Amino acid sequence: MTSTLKDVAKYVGLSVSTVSNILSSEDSRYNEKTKKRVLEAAKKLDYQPSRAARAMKGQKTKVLGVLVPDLANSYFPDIIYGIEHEADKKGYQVFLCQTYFSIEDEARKISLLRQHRVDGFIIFPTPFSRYNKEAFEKLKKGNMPVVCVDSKIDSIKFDFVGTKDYNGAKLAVSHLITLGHKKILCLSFGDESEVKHERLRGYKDALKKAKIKFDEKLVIAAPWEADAPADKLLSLFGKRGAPTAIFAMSDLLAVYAYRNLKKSGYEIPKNVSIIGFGDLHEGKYLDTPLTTVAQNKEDMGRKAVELLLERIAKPNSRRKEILMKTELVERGTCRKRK
Amino acid sequence: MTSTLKDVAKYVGLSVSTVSNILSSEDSRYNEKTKKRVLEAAKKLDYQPSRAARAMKGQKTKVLGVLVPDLANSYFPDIIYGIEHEADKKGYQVFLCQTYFSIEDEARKISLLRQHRVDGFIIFPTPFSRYNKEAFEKLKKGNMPVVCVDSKIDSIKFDFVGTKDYNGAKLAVSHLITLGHKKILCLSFGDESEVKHERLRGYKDALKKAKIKFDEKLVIAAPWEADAPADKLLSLFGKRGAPTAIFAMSDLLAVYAYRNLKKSGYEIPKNVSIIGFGDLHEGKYLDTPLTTVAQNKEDMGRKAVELLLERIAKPNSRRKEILMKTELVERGTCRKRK
DNA sequence: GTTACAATTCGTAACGTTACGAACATTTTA
DNA sequence: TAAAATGTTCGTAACGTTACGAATTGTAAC
Repeated sequence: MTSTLKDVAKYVGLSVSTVSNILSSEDSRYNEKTKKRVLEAAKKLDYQPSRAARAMKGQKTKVLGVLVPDLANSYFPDIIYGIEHEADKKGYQVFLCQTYFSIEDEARKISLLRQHRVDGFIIFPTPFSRYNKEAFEKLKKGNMPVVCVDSKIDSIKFDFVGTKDYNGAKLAVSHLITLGHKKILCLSFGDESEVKHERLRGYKDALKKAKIKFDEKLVIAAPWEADAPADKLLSLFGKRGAPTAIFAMSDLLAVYAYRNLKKSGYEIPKNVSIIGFGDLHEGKYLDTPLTTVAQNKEDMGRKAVELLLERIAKPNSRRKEILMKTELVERGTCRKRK
Repeated sequence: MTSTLKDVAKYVGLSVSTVSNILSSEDSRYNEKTKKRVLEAAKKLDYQPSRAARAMKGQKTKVLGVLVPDLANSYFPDIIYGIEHEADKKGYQVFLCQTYFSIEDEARKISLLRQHRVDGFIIFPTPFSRYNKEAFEKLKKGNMPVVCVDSKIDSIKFDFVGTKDYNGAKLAVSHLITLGHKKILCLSFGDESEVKHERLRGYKDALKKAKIKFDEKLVIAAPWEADAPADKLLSLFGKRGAPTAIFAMSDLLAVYAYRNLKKSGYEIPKNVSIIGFGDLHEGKYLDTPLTTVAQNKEDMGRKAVELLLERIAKPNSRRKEILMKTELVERGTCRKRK
């Protein structure tokens, strides 16, 4: 198939080690003419170094394993863009795997990536990752460099890149309050993640700051699926004292509200204002584009790689955590309350 | 780091080859008790076979390289889903790379994947791939198994999985005609791909079948970017004899028309009917969900893998080509002409 | 107690690469 | 011209695996 060092060496009549040195190590004390001859031969024979052989020799593969739940959610490709480019800049490649929110897949992919001897992991845990503790503990025990993004894995201390969820939520809700809204529905995640708690805390504190009393009934946990029935949500509207605005913990949830409300005849933002969290394509391309709280996803990816490479360089340095800033992106779904 | 066969062998007091055979080759004439002991030791020491070493030994890596322009376009994740699952079923892994529509990236990623000695390639060529001929010719010359998806690379004969573009376009336009439309705008791709020509042919033939005269002025080539100015498009509407329907060659183009038309005060589908091609999320989640022509993307991915594995098994069998069926998906953007 | 035979286990070589120090060739210096 | 210095190239070993046939052990038959 592909030619090897041996082939090239034979072709130019030099030893394998000479060819290797010229081609790979820049070490060179070699004769210019020889160098040129070797380079040309390599090109002519279409020589491609074997990563496998290199990996076996040295320790490092220069490959980073990235574990993502699901590429169909546009959130991930955006971050991956940052990951890839930063990795690339530093001479690393990315081996991308999807877990599809399944524990088995997650464990299997981790194992696979380990078999490929990746130099480190960037992992986006799912709500189910906690049930995969064994796999993660093995990584920890093997001293494998790992950076978690978005959420942590209980009790296992990996480096972390997350979002200033508290600040972001506060920002969003304060925006709604500034616009005159007092009854603000909080569309919350269904699980019990740290992300959820932080965003809820931000919601509450924004209310408190404006001296609006927190009403438990105004926090409802939505199902994950985008097309689940919305009875519960809709039942809150259309009566006296109904919410005039919605703070959704994610853009997907916001879109869910937007669609169902519109379908029931409400106008956005005339009747109800909506603000999301995340700045996904799904919200950007609504007929009335979604106002939302954005984090810089490309940057997030870059930061994750930076952290990982630091960890690879110094496996025993102290744990680091980066929280990304959030920013209000005003589009069309919020309006002053009349 | 990770333990090797040698570690396990030492641990159980057996030879490396024995351990290897027990762990990997199912060959086994080994004593049950020994087997058990080895399995347990492997587990205990968290042994993970080195893919690199395996790859060096045998020839096959059981890894498939997949080259995709851009994961941010939801079309690709859907196909990749099929690719991954089919590959998985057959014991292969997928090494996914993005080219970001850049020739350099494409060439670089191909080279990288070759260095990893992938057993074969699934490639989604871009309009620019034609300028990368050298890279593809090398693959061809090296007899590397390759399947192209969506479009071909001029003159280089790889296996191919595509779409029945002619039929799909005809289906779409006939649908519009059935609804009473006679002036049907064709929003075409800007490049000169086979896909474009086939869809155009379908458009024309649907008109011909209904005895509607083809009007060259009703075919306009849109720019690729979703937010380019739409003057040209809009100038066609709002006057006597304006089109009453649009056939867009892709959902992205359809969304482009939808948004701009709406922004200018047209109602969809009341004033203008729109049909797209591709069935992307981007259209599904419009306020008025897009009527479109769909192909089964998961299946497409699976077929690509099937073809590739056949090619790997029989490198010199005759070239194959699969065209996926299309299907009309009626949603909200088409209506009977009044 | 040999011999045959089966049941187990082992040793070796090879895959492609690179780091290391040794070897050879050429030029400079004394 | 011999010794030293420099310039250029080479050989070896090792990384972790597996296929192959050889070696060892145990068991049954005579």
